[in-house]
Amino acid sequence: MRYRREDVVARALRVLDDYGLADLTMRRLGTELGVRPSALYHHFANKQSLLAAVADEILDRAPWPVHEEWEQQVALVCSVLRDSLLAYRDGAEVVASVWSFGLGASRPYDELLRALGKGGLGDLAPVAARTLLHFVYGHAVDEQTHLQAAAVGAIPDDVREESDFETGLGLVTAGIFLARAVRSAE
Amino acid sequence: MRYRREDVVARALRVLDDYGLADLTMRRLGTELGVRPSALYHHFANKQSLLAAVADEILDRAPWPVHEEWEQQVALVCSVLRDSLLAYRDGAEVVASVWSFGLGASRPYDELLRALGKGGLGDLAPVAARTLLHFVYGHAVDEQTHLQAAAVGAIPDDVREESDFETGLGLVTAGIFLARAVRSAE
DNA sequence: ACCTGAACACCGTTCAAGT
DNA sequence: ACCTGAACACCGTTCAAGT
Repeated sequence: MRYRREDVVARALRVLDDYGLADLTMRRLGTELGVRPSALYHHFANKQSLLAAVADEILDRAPWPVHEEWEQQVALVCSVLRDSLLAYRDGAEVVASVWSFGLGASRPYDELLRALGKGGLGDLAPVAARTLLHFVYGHAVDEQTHLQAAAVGAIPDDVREESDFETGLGLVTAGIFLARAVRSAE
Repeated sequence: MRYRREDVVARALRVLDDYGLADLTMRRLGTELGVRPSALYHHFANKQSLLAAVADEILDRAPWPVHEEWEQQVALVCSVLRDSLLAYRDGAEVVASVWSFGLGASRPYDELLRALGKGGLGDLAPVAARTLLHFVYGHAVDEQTHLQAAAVGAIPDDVREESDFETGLGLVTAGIFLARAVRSAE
């Protein structure tokens, strides 16, 4: 009945996926592990750190792409990220907030930065990367929220036809690719 | 000592701005009004409804622009929205989550939809509007979070040079304007 | 190193009852 | 219509003490 940090993270991710973020409490997780809530503070300084580890675990399991044309690499990273977020209940919200608070979840940013750097975006790369992340996180949180609301029946199961993710992503990447073309023409 | 719904909303907005979202609790708000927490449930069904009203109040106070070229109108709506979110502590998070949960805060979406419709975006308008909102909300939440963290001293007061909001917005709008041009050329 | 026991200072929400 | 009083079922976190 003794756990290591990684055991706790794995269990937390299961609780998240099974019951949602609202039910991922220190007390609930303790119960799930057969341990007092205070025991968790031996492994994590606080709940935020736990959530940061959960976010990183989600991202570590993602099949990050390689060896592509940089434009495709950018789009692929975004798609892989989205799929990873949607693979766990409330995954988008957890990862987005950990990243926003600067507590971790930096892998997607790094991936985008590399791809954009390869494309010669120069000092525009950081803004472009963050803009892409804002879109992906925002879209994924929205989609996951509505899926959840529809599942509970709180909302008329709207058939937002087959996800407009690719369309929206296309708009953002078009702007970025255009900026690069303009920049290299100067 | 008797309040109407709007009095409660106004006070809630003040508590939010003065102490932040984490301290905007039903109990705290009750104390602030000199009233038991249970009294608030006469005015609002639950805390989410209260927050929805607060979000709408923030947006109602915004100076929504009119009479511009549609491209400028789109950019202006985004800038006005951003300023409104940053005008109150944790304003971005409150408005973004209310909108995401479908409980209100729909004014910005309506404004963008109208401007984009004027521009002839056709059935691309809804995706474009949501994409813009994802950017604005994501960027504002980020900025507000980092401002807060820097104020508390939790983070090295990073001088993210004069906000890259306009640059990022430029990337997204460029993609949208390009899509419209391509579409009208077909 | 990892956990228990017990406490502290909170939450949102409900509901009968008051004026 | 608006509020009180009292309760229910929870939170995150700390800390001395155990093994």
